[in-house]
Amino acid sequence: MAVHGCLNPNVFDNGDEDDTPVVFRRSSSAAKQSQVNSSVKKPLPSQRQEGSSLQNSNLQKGKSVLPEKTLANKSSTRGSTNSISLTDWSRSSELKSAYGASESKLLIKSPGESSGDLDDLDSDDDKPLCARYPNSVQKSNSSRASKDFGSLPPNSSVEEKAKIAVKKHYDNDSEDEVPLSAKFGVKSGADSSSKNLSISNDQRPPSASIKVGQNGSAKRDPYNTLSLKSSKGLNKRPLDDVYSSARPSSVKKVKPVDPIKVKQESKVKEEEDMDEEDNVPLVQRKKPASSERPSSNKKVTKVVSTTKFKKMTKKSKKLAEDSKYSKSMKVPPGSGEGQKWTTLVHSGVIFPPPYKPHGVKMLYNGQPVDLSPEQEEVATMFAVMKDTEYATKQKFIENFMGDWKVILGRNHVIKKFELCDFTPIYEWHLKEKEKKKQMTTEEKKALKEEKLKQEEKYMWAIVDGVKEKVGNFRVEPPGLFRGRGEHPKMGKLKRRICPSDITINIGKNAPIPECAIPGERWKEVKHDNTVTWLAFWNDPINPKESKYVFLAASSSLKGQSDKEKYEKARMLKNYIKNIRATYTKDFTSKDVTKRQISVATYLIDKLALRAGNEKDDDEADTVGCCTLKVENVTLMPENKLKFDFLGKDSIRYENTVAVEAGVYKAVGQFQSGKKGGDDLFDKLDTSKLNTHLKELMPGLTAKVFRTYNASFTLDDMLTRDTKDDNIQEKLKIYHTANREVAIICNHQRSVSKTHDAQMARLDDKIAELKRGLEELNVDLSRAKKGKPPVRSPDGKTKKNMAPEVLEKKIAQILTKIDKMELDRQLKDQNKNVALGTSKINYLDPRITVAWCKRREVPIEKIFNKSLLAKFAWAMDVEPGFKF
DNA sequence: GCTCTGACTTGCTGCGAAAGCT
DNA sequence: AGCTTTCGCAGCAAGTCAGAGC
Repeated sequence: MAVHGCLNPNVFDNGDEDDTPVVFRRSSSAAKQSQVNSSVKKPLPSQRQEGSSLQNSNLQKGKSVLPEKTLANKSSTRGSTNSISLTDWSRSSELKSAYGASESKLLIKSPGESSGDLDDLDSDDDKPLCARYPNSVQKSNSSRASKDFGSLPPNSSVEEKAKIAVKKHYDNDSEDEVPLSAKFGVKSGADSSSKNLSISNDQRPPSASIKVGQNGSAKRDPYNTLSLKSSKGLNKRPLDDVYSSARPSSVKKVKPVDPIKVKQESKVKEEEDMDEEDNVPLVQRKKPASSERPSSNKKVTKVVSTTKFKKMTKKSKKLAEDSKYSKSMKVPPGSGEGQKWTTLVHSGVIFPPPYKPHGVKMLYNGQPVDLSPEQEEVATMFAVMKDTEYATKQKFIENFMGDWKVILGRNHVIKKFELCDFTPIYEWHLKEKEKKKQMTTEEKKALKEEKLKQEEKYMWAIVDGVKEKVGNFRVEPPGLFRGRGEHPKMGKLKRRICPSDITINIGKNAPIPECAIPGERWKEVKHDNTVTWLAFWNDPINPKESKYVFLAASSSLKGQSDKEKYEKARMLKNYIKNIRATYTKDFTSKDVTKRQISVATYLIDKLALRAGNEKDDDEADTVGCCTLKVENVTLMPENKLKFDFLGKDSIRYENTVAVEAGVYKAVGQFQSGKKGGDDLFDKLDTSKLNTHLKELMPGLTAKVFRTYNASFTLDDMLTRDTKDDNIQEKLKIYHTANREVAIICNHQRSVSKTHDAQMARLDDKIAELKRGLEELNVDLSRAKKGKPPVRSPDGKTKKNMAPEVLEKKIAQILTKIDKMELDRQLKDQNKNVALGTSKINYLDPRITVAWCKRREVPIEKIFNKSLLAKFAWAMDVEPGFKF
């Protein structure tokens, strides 16, 4: 019997970190602490609108649907990847340019193509990376907080120039007249020189017959942006058009431009821009605004657009052109306000299979009990978690029992958890697992194919005529909620989601997805093109929250937003000096709110702390910067602060850092007269903080600092001179940088259960090698005297070897021991550091790609298939790219 | 100016497949 | 070949942030 049990929904409804300053980074020991217990989203209008209009126009021209044949063709290209390594980059560029043009004609005719805000930002490459941290990470203990604000990077004249440019930028900043956002808008719009930087990167195939592009297949050639073969037979979504105005619009082949020349041009332009910047430094400018904040916020925004327009009229004709696409910071892609797509077709979501009762009886008070399929389903949920830590937690058990009892009914024999014995079901589960494991390869393959066949249609959406991969098209199956840390709702039943729970979002003229469960229908069908979700349902655990179905990370919609995120972070580097000057000044402000804002900003900047939103009582008790409690920060001697709190995911953040005297003093003041559980920043919340940050830089929010600091650190560490002859050495450098970032961001993982055993095994191996080495040394000295080797420990006689041979062997073993000891050390160091998170979310992939190009490291040594797909937009970056 | 909530990003874990090792 | 370790990825929890509504 299959149970499709959609329980009454009501029944259960009740219910880091920072930038380069090594001084501030968590010590390894801090990093070792593991769990205690257990936007760019809306892109900067000017940016978004650019990309979007491009994208949209593409779609408008090119929307149509890929013939079956083409799709089939496409599938056949799956897996044909990874053949391009670094050495192939140039070739791939040629291929791209050869193919790009024809498709540009086909799909890209938007005037937006020639505007280049996003890419203009790229042209900042030669700007001062961060004049103020010349060697911040190199000198492992040079604090970013220390007074090297503004000190120059030790090398290039380009940087020198850039620094001057930035200095000018700040010095001339008369913001009273022209708000920052105007500057921003103008700047990005004006700086069109970078356009020339890019080589044609249009990888789309020349097939005029192709109507629907595809984007985001994890299985397709990850180099789709680079490689011809990957795109054979299908249109990749014009991703690059979305971002890069850099590409000449309709030319077949583009001659690479002299980057130096371009840089010079861009520099001149930049300086022109700066000349036009206002005179009043940010610090001064901020005064009036902050005193009347936050109500003034809206006003400011309004002023921004008008002044911005004025400014733009002063600029070149080019600018005026661009302004067409950036005139309203609010108008995003496509034609309408906030529009994300024009046409959207998809197949909805797939539901987990109905529950199949197994009939295995659990015991209650030693006696087998009959359970209905519904009751058995929930019992099984608990039984399979029997050997997890959850099953031992009181709260988990309590919540589970609470919800299970509702299903058991009042008169059921089962009353007390202590009398329940789930072992029979658990054993059944183990057997099932074993059975599955024992299946032959063919059986497994067949099963996999069957699953794929069922899911294929749900895996793709057609967004504006381009086939895109859908992310999480599977509805979450019922189960017991596994909240992290001491989550008050852990163990509660996550009931089965039915079609009537699900709201579908789809294009107006698209066929409404068929509801897979007979007799049921969707809760609602919407046609909202201002959002990117394809479907959502309310989280059964917390009904006021929603679970969304989005496109996959490799989709251009996501890629676009990703790039915008990094552009915003890059922009921060132009403002950071001033921002730091501002907050440093405010450490001693008489206005407590101002002082709290300045200290919080300092902590977010220096320690990469998260913003720290308020949380409800029915969530785990974790904090971020704004919600730090008095007890989370301890004043230590020598101006040191000791932080100890549970952050996101209940991961412990433990770090003792030297801070500036002003911060130290201010924290003491914030603490005085308060109890341990009181808010350290009682005058502050994330909203106030972000409002303030936006006054310093358009679009700036707390989380931008994390991205900035992470990417800046990587860029900085990879830019240093190194003697890396072989690929292993190069990779080691990359991983070291990656690790540094992970530590800064407090990205931890739980230590593998077998870690100690693995270490012990490595120790054994090393000891074994060392024993062998000793023996060889003995044999060598004997051989030199013409004596035969000693017997091996097991009594066997060894053959005579010449001293030269023995010396060679010894050298080999020594190398092996060195390598093993290093591996052991790294493994131990990284046992609780998660490197993946920063790579996926914080490190601008262009830094990595550019470094790979410069150092001739195959990109696939760093990015796996999904990252290659996710970062397709970054693959064309110039080797000289600087964050 | 505050709360609520919608939309989206970030982040860790666990499982299965692939790769590495003996 | 069989076992161990690593890797990739799906899954889904838990953040951030903006804007509507009061």
